[in-house]
Amino acid sequence: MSSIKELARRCGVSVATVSRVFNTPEIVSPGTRRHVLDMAAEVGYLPNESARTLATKKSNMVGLVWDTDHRRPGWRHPFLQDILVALKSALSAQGLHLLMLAPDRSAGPDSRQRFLRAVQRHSVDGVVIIDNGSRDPAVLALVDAEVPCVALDLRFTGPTCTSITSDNAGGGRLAAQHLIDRGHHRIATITGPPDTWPAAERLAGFRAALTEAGRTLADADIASGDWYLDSGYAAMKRLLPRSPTAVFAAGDEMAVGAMRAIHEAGLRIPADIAIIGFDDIEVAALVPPGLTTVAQDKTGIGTAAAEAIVAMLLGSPAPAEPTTLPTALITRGST
Amino acid sequence: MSSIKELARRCGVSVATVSRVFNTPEIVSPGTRRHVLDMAAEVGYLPNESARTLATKKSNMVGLVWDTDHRRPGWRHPFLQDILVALKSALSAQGLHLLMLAPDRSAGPDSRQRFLRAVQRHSVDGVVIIDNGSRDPAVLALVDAEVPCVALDLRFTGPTCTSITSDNAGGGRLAAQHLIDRGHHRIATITGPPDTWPAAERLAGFRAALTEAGRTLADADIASGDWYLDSGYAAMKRLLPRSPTAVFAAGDEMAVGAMRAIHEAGLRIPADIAIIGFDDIEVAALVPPGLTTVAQDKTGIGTAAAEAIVAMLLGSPAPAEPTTLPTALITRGST
DNA sequence: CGGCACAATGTAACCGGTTTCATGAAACCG
DNA sequence: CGGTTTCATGAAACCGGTTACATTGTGCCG
Repeated sequence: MSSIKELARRCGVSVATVSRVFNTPEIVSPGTRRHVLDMAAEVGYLPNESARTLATKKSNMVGLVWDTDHRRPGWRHPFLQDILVALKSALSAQGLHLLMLAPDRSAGPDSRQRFLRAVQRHSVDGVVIIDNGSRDPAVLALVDAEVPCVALDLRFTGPTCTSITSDNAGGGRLAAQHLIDRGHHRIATITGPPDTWPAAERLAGFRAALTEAGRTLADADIASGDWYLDSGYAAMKRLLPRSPTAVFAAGDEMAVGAMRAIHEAGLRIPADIAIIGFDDIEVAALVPPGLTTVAQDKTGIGTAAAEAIVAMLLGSPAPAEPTTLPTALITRGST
Repeated sequence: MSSIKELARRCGVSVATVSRVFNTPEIVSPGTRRHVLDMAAEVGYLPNESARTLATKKSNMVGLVWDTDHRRPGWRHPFLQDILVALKSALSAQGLHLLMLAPDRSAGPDSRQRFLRAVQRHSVDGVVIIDNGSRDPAVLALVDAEVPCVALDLRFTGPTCTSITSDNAGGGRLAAQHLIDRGHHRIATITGPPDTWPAAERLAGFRAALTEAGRTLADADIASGDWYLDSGYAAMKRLLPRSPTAVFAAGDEMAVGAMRAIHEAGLRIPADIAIIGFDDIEVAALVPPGLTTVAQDKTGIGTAAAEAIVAMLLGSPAPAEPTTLPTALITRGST
């Protein structure tokens, strides 16, 4: 692998000129430019990114902060893959690489610095944060250090930090309106962890739409889960004694768990109980009779995250308000 | 952020000594070592990885080659996320970062060099390849260039290249044996793309077990799909006229599609047709009556890939034979 | 006590780029 | 035609580490 010096020598020019050919081609004469480019292709010259990063402090890498340590409540969710693929594709299109950061252990495995240190050591240009609402101090350290951040489904604010989210409140309204339209009166809901932003928003939207329609949502008609299937099953068991005719589960996984509880109780969907979920993960379409749900635009989220980080890297200020993507009602057999 | 020079100055030692404190601590006297470490903690010194990479040509980064470009048949599969999480966790535990490589576009978007160039520019130590059996020439370029490679479900050989796979043939046998045990005689199968290694192995194992049991698998009882749901549906439609009593679908997604076709034909599962899948993705447990399937150890695959690449980075030769992980029969309602 | 091995440290070259500043030649101006 | 811009390029410092080699000060040996 030839270096810039080697290439410069073969072209009979200085390294500065070669460097210019690749970085500011407009200021080098067409003749030399051609010559250098041809020779570069011939010898297979590739600029060394480490050297470039060292000199410029820009790495063309976006960090992904996603703590998959099994001791921590790292977020695993079936739709993350869709987001990740979209994110990676959109970044690739800009020539940016996505670095899945290993937490830095030099200050201890639980250090508040574990992400920040990794980011700084690698001169990562910005980060995308996938977290489950746990407000990990190590994530906050990034915000405090003013690393350009884009958080998914997490409300962070700071001069260099913005977030991307679905219109959770609007989705909650969509769900409520749909159940109202279907003529339901005894309506219950299974929410996510109450202290997480998406869960709170979905519930707020849902409740607001019910209120506007002149109904109220009793506390006893609210059960909460942890997004995952088993918690939906358990929550539904708690709700069954209230004999609702319709349930809004704030996540599809929980909805599927709830459906199981409903079946086990000998009730039919949607005849005895209608159910609507949120997310539109793959199983929603597959589990009979098909789960009506509020779809999130997963690809849109990934793409928006990429756009947001790219904009910040180009110098735009971080939008103070979250970028909100529309949700859509997908009607299937469960309502 | 302080540099090594700064730290050396404050400690009253040379940069070489500081460097040794972090790289070969055993050859520096305990006194200075302590002093340097204390001072490093005090000023928040972090070694710059780009500089280190530049000097050593080791980056502590493993590349992930996974072409998600929508124009290409990049592999998307529900279980990839599990593999990815396991891979990332296992690498993180070794202090290695996972770099999702953006294809290098400097030689054109379809260049055979697009991954290799990215790998070389970033001095990536090794790569993990996720591909769908398409034998992309750009992937082969990595093998040819003798980059340390670990391929998932892809049979590559080379002095620096090994692969990780489930025991697909064994899994195929498991499926056949299970159907035989259940007393089925009219058995059909839906395979993956015939030119892919996992599909071929699963079919081979399946057929072998049938043969050993004194049965044959007629060509007309074999339909192939592309792993995804719709193709399973279509394949099953083709098989229905053969009125099989049991079907082995070489992937769960296709199995779910097949189940749909079976239902639409007014047949019951498992009473009229039993079906067994492969993979054990999340939906398998959720789609009624529960899909019996041959489970792959997704976490094991990710972990094994990490171990394999780590071993190669430490100097071990690439195992010529693939690392094969056991599969397991998961019995549910569909058989 | 001279010579030697060894442990601890320093000096300086090097990794491969970017960028500031200087330089020389050509173009432009009155 | 002399002086000033402008353009293309080169020289050299710099980014922040690693490491081969040189240097120094011990302790040990015969």
